[in-house]
Amino acid sequence: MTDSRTRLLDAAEELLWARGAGSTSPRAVLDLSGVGQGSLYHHFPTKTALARATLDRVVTRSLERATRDLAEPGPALQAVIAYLTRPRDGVKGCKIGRHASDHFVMDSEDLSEPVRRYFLDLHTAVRERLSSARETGSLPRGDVDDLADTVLATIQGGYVLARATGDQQHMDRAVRGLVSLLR
Amino acid sequence: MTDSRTRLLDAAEELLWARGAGSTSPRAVLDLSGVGQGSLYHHFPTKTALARATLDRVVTRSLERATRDLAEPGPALQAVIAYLTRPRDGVKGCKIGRHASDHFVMDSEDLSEPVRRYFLDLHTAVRERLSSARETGSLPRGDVDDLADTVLATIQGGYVLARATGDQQHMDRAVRGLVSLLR
DNA sequence: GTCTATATGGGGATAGAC
DNA sequence: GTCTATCCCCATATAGAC
Repeated sequence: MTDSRTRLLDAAEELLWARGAGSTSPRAVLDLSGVGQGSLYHHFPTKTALARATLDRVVTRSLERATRDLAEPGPALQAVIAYLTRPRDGVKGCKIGRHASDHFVMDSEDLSEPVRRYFLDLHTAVRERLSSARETGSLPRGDVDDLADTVLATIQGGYVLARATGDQQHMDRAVRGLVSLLR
Repeated sequence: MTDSRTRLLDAAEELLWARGAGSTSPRAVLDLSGVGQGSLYHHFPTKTALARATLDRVVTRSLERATRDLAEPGPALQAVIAYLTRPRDGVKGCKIGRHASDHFVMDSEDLSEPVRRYFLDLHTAVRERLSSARETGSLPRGDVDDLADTVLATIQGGYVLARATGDQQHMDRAVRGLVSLLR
């Protein structure tokens, strides 16, 4: 059986994704993980400490996956488009971006740090690849720093639209629209 | 002096914007509005009723402003770009989009309805104007339904990036990148 | 319509035994 | 390391007087 610490992190990740950090009670994490009260406070002294460990794990994994996707061999613009069009469940939302409007996360220096780092690192990774595309002349127009944020914003905004309307279509359309402009 | 009901709505709007509905207590609304406990529950039977009235008011105002901006005389693409580049405080976030990740709002049929309506109506308004641009040949490429969501997603994603990084620049860049592709 | 007083439940821990 | 018991505070109202 998995150890308590890991089961706590797995449960917390699930709940932070579904309800956000502010609205997730330690009790809910206990119930979902099947771990006892004493264990939680043994491994994580506070709710904030648990949230921080959970965010660190998800940010690390997400950045690894994104940088891997963006480093795919082949034409640079093609790699960016592949990253952009990767299947995403818009209605469930972004495991990291959703915290941007959670005051429990953003009002804490400790908790907002991994969120900020995620987007800054992602911006750099996308911009690098767009720069390569620019060099080979395959990128239509616009500053690569600007376009990197347009790519990230389309994904994050796609999540917002899909969640707000309850309809994945709006995220798919947003991405398709940007791809048609990029090609 | 303004009547209690209006002062309650003004205070609630401010707090829902800054902290979201789930994290805003009736008590906080009382304190900010300066109104007494009895008054709140006289005008609004529950926290949900107060949130609904607040959302309705902000959605109505926002849609009025957006449709007015999008209906500006002159070239259609120019009106869409003007709407896209209108000054927005990214770090404060979108008064409506922020609720897409608030489970108190989205788990309630009553509260999610105005949020959904906002984005659906906005989508229609942007698409209409993009269709006009397409007819005059000023729109480069891509399906207008797709591009309408790309426009909305760039704005909403811009808010997410600005809040997550604490830096307005990321929102400005995202918008500028899209504008450079649209022209 | 507005006030103060009171009630109930859950959130976020702490204590101390095993 | 893990368990059960307990604690205090605040969120969300409800009651009834003025």
